Amino acid sequence: MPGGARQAGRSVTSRVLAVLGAFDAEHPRLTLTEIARRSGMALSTVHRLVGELEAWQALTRAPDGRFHVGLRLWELGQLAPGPLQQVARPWLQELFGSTGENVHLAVRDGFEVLYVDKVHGRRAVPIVSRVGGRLPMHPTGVGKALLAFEPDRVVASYLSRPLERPTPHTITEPGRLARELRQVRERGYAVTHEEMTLGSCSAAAPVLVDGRPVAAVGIVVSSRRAREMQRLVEPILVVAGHISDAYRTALAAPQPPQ
Amino acid sequence: MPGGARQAGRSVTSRVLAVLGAFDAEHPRLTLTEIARRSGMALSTVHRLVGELEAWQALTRAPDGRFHVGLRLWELGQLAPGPLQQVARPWLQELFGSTGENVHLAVRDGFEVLYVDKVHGRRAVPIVSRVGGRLPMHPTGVGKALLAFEPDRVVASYLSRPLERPTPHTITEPGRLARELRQVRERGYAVTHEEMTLGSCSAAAPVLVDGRPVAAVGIVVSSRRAREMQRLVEPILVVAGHISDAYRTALAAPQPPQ
DNA sequence: GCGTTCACTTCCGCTCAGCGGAAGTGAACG
DNA sequence: CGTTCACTTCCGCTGAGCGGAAGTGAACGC
Repeated sequence: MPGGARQAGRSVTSRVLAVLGAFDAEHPRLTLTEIARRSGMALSTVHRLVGELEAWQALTRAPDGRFHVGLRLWELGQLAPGPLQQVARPWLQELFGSTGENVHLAVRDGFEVLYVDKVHGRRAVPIVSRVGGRLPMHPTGVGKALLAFEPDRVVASYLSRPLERPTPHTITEPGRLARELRQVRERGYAVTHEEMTLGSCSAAAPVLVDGRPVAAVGIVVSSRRAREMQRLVEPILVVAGHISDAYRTALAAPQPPQ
Repeated sequence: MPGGARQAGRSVTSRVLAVLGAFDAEHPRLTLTEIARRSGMALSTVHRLVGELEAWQALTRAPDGRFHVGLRLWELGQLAPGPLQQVARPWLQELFGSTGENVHLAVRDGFEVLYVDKVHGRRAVPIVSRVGGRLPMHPTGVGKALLAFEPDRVVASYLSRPLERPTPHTITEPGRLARELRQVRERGYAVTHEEMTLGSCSAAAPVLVDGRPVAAVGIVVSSRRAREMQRLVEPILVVAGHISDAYRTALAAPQPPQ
């Protein structure tokens, strides 16, 4: 019965997006059959959609036959973050230069941190953040720094959900985490001790604009060097303050005409 | 006549992509009506498509009612460039650190350079490249560095097309440009003198893998400081060589299992 | 307060673009 | 040579999609 068994009520747009959604950090390269399986669609449907996406360069087919996200989407994505990354980058560079440590910048998206930039050198580091990647808030320095300065209802909402436990050191009891967040707020910066990854500690400070946390700057170091963390706090705070100023200025600037 | 006047032979996928294609660096924020106009579709069609794209966070609606590219596309885009940016970034940092100049990395895409990374400080510089942006090859340092090492048929093809002339100094005569590219190839690096932007000069070197130019590293300085360019060439060449090695190593590494 | 303009937002009859099972193709393997 | 795998192509059927038209809400000027 050709033409039968149509999946009810599903738009083409949602299907196109499901194809794109099949790709993630764990699955950056996929065969047609894998895309079909991951998106839950018939192979021939996927074949049609992927053909058009490839023509537009949203997806690119490598010589081995696998598809990956194409440059066109990367270009388009560069329009997304607004001025934050641009204004923060030079300060991240300075923090990298003055501390010698790898530096990252994250924002809150829902109940996760989303890493929007990273300045790193050639030294191997125990850093699990990936630009464009997401991690939970409560075990990460930047996550704590962001969460601590959110309104109480956001914090309460976050604490009302089950908290995952990446390591045995992760703080998952709501009461204890709430106390931790209050301390972060009082101090102005956050630290973690093997809460996200065994062998890693971090320090982070929020980028505040009008008292609201719009981003956080963080540094991750190996636990073997945990005692060095205290010297990192001040430079992090200084840079976070500079980014706040620069971002506030950028937000207040007149929008480009169009 | 409801249901009439359907635009013939146009797929939904192509329409979705046309909506996304309406956004560019000059038009990063658009109203629904502007998207409709730029994509050449009826307002109600665009309304439907944009609704779904917004739900998926491919587009985000700002408080002023305008749409911009959403974080989800930015995240997806981070999967695109492969290892090049990752392996190059630390070396770009070093070049920035050792020269004090802003540094960018570009690849060839068709007959344009596409900027894939940039390391910049707080000093204002006459640099027109934007990460995710495109420029013509012949008036840019990185463009020349890339083009000079392409096979002859690519060079011939590039030279057979009309060459734009951003400044009076731009080399647009095919013969003259061909000679310039031969010199670039012999020297191993490229320079420009106010060919892309009045007031700006650049130096750039290709990142070669198996003799093929996979990227180029460049620095742009103000023409007032053009005499300093000669001191920049050696560090650029060194870094380009390091990136070549690192990228070759990354390409040769076993692919992550999936 | 009223009329006008602008930017959507909703509605719905009509139809063709899209679906997906089935058949076909090509490459690799034993 | 047969089997398996990963597509690629085909085509009858139908409901998702189209877009003009109508409706809504906000802003503005008189």
